[in-house]
Amino acid sequence: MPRTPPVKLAPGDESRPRGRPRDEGARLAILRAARDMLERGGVAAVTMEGVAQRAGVGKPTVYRHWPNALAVAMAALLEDAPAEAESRASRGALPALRRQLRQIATLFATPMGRSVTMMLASADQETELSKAFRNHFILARRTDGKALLAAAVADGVLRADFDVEVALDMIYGPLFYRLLAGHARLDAAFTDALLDHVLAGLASRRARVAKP
Amino acid sequence: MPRTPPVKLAPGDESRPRGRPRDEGARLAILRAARDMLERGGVAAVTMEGVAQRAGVGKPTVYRHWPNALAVAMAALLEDAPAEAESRASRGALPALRRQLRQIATLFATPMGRSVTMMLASADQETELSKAFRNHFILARRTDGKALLAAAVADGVLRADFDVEVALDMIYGPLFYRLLAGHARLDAAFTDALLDHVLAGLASRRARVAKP
Amino acid sequence: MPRTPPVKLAPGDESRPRGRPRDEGARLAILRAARDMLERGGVAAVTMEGVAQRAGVGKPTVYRHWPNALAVAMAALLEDAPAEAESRASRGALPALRRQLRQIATLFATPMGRSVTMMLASADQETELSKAFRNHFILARRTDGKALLAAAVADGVLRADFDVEVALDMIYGPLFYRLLAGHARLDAAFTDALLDHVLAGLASRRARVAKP
Amino acid sequence: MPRTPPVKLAPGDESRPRGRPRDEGARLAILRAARDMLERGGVAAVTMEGVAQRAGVGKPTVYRHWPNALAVAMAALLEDAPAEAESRASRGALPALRRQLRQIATLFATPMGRSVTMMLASADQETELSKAFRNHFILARRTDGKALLAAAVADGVLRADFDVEVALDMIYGPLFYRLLAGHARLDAAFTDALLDHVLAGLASRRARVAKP
DNA sequence: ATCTAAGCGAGACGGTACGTCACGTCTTGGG
DNA sequence: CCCAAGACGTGACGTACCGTCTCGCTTAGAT
Repeated sequence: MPRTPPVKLAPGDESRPRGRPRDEGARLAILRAARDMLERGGVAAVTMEGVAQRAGVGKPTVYRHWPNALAVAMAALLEDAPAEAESRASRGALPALRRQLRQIATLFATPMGRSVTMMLASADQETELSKAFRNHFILARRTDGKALLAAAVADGVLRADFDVEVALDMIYGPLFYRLLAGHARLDAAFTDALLDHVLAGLASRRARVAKP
Repeated sequence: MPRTPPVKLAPGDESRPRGRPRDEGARLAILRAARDMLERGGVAAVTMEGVAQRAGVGKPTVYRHWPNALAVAMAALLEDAPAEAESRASRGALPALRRQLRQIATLFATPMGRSVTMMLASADQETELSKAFRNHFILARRTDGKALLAAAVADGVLRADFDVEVALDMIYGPLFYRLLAGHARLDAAFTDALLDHVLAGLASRRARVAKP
Repeated sequence: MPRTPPVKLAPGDESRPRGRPRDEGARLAILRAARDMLERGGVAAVTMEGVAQRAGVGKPTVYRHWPNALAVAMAALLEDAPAEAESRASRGALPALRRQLRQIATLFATPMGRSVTMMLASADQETELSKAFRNHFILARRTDGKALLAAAVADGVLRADFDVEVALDMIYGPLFYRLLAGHARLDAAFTDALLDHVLAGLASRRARVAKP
Repeated sequence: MPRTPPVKLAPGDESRPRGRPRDEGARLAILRAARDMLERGGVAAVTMEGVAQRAGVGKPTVYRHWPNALAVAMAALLEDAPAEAESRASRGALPALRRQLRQIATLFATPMGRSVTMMLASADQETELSKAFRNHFILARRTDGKALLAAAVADGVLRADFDVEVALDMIYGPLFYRLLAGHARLDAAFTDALLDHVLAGLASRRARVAKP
């Protein structure tokens, strides 16, 4: 069974596959259909059968690209979200971080937030696609944040003797926590307060953390 | 169709229900079966059909008690977990908090941790049972933690001018975050480091936070 | 299990049953409900559960009176149909027979005709109630017809050397046949033609059979 | 959902159906299983679930071919019964008719007779399959009988001025009548007597009807 | 005036079958 | 060798009734 993942391989090993090549149009139609079904109904609504029919595609074609419905859903979200990095903007690293958190909160407050969470909770841990998905929706943001924290340290705004990984967990973890537990709102006011509290423990003795 | 959840209501409205009363034995058999199936196979293994058969019970009986398989699984975990509160032990509130976090990490590192997370992610938001489940597995612990933080403040170990809710989010959120993202281990070393970092921002000027 | 049929037994063995007597109102309510459900939906619509609910009666009460849904349906029809005998009217036996056939055809052309047929086909052969039902809807009419034929013979309108049972089968059988096969209409024109053909073979040499 | 019945349509509209063709083996296995279950237990024993299991076939496959259990049972009987026409044998049409009636009586006296009757009584009137069933078990025989009557008329054994349809009803109707009412045996002696009585009214003036 | 047996409504119980949905695999003809 | 279409065996879904049972409450004849 070829069952090749859609991940582009190195150009060198393109062994000139014989027969009819995959139809890129089919792949896009599938992803589009999955995206639609995600929006109504959430993850549970993304079924192989429904996707195939709505995409005007045979079921085996879907299976040729992805092994199950969850994978299709994840691929659809991956394809769809551009993941624009938060560049270190005009007034320093920490305001940029603040903006990023607000942005994540806005995204996660939508139904799509719950979908993403559910996919993360459901996904097989070690699949290539699962890793890509986690990377895209969690680690990429986290990596951005890491860079921003490092910049703040370099600027002398934060002290240097803390565990960056733990600090990042303190910053991003509460977002998922509120999403799962639903005990309080997930909005900009919260992310601002959160960031203030986190940074309070990290501030260098020379500097106070600026609030916007 | 009453389809009453087994949740005890207020004692005042006990209007002596008519007809044959529910069979407590059936209820327990169902929950036991669900618990067994949860341990192998996780949430996906808990099917109404399988539970009914394994419990030696008719399918409609299961539906009389819970509306779907997820609810049965949640009820099984709820019934099963004792939720022993972490009492404020001999040497102060913060060591107790530290112990609680380690305990949660131990629990969440098991397959059951992923099951709980998946249930939280999947659950309908406003069901009575969903709320009970979230309350049991998240808020109860959080409430304990809140009391411990308050005690630490009263002892003068922590300062008083921080947002308790946000602090609690910073403490418990990262646990779920690591569980979902899987970017790093979820063990005692982590929870210790986490607590240190959180408390670093909350310590009163008079006291240093004790590390074990 | 007493499970006494509602059939009145001989007065002599009335052993003065102890305890609360059966509620005649419940019995009537059940039959009324069954009658209603028969009219919509036919025999298949008469379910024990539905009857009990619609009659405002407990299921065991229904089972106390009749052993299954078919029995209830049959009892409902039995109770309901008065089975007025066709008396030998003014102008002789054969016109009376002709009227009876028309009347039967009218009844059987309704949905109730199919219900009766289906009950006859489904009924356990040897139940007391089944016999009563068959007797009521088939044999009673047949007995009337037998008397009318005998009268016609006595009048000299029909000859005497034929098998009455076979003749009766020839008269009534085709009604059910058309009902089952549906190959042609079941109306007065048909019953008239049918009777003419039957009587053609039975006419005495002296008399011609009168047509209306 | 095409849910096409297996009835062959006109050859012109064979638009070469796309997709995997129906598995003839599955169809036969289903019908065989249904036939087995009919023999024990009668119509009520033919359940979709049982048929599927016994045929080693998925339930949806059964539903793809037939919409309900009754239809499967009818199809099974249809497939199974050869419906050999009673040819006009050596000694004339009326002896052949007599033989046909005896044969039908023999068939109907078995449990299968009651099954057929019950199916006829239960069937939706206007389904394609219902019509085919009625045609096979009733009208085909009736058509044979019609030809035999016509032959007898041509031979001058019967007179020509009677209503053939009514005569046929008189011949076949009583069989179903006795089956439903159960008031008398359904055997060769009866069918012989019946035929004699019917033909007595139809005999031409020149000829007497021969008895075997 | 109780006692007590049976009927009453309600409704839960273990079952069986229903008819549907989606799964993941396969087998067609055609490009 | 891919494509669409769609049938296949599997298995779970949630529902409808089945016929039995256990409740607490009449009801009314027997004590």
